Amino acid sequence: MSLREKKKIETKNKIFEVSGRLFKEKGFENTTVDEITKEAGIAKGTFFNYFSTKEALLLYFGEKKEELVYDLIENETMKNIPTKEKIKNILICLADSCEKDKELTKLLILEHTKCMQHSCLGPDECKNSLYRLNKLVCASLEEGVGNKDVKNSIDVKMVADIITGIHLYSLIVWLKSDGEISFSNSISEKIDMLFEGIGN
Amino acid sequence: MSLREKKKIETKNKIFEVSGRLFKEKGFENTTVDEITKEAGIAKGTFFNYFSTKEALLLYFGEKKEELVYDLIENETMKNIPTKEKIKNILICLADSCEKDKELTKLLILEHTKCMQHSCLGPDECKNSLYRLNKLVCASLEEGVGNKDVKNSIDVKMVADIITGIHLYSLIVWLKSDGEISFSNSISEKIDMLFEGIGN
DNA sequence: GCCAAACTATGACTCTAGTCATATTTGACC
DNA sequence: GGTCAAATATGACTAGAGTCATAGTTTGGC
Repeated sequence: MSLREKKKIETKNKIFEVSGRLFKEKGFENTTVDEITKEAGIAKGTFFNYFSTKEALLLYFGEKKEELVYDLIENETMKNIPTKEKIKNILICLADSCEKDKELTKLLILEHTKCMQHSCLGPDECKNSLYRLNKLVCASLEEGVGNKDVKNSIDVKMVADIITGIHLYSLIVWLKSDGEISFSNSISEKIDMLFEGIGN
Repeated sequence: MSLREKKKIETKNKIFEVSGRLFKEKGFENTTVDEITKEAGIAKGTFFNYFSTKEALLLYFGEKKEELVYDLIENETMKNIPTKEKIKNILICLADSCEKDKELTKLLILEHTKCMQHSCLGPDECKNSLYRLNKLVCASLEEGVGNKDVKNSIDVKMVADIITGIHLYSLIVWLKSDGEISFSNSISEKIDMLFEGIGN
């Protein structure tokens, strides 16, 4: 690795480390780019060589976090268990990860909502957590249709959208709550309802 | 009405009217508060006497729009029709309203997501569209349980959350799409699935 | 080791939302 | 119609994100 590359990684890590500390101490909104750069010993302009906006830094935190969760989730999808359980497990993995850092989750869900809309990225480059979840659920459902776990009359993509919606809104409700609700529990029951239907 | 009150209403309307025009011309982001106030013939500070932030003005546009939809929706809830149809109609009303101004909808959904999280407002003051929808759906479901349209084993609030989630995510998907998808159609099918269940 | 090109860092500058002390207007009371 | 307090308007000012022309560094070829 060249000196240049080494320095680049070092600087990016420095920004990451310093900002992580500052965000924890004073929150994202209350931390200025000026502070981050001063603490990191770099010029303000340099920050923007690494992250195009302050929000991009936030998304980078999100990516780092998601790397971990999606390893776990990937594992779940391998298992040979009923489709309903599999989907529940996927959602519970995600929920657990969200529960570990409520503040970050709160900030990220906004960015993801923004990003979802601007169709800035095509399906494949989009690292967006919602989009990724949607695709995984879709795959599990398709498998479920094959297994006869799931009615074969359904439109798989549509059901994946329903489930993603359940996740998203449950997340929002949980974020709004003052912590007494368990995110993962509420999700699980909702999936049962969807599988069994609510009509008489 | 006193002169003071009259002027206040006049100024607020002027801001509303001018900003509406400018937002349409150049978009929300590209319109500055300075421009609005100059066009409206007021000082910059005055703007903030009427709207605490630029986003608050956006929410005001949302309120005005929602006044209209919720009148229609209120109407739907009065009707004596099967619960599933009633809920579909509510969602379709909302979807139609969103389809009328995609750009505004896009901006508002972000603000609503923000607002939902900050638990800035308690249940009752919250004018938030998602929250309002949730309450209406909840009421319809309760009625449905009474009618035996809906299983009485279900947790009504939980199902209302599922339906709100379906609405929210369908909205996001539609916003991301380039207009070829119909928002209201996709919603309707999803409600069928929820009532009938997807499991075998 | 020297040079040019490519890459990276820098910080003064711009742009805009939002603040606030001060000035102006209004309304109520005498 | 004069006076005072409350309400409202004003715009210079602040703060913070993001830009960009310039300066400095690294690299690979000679």
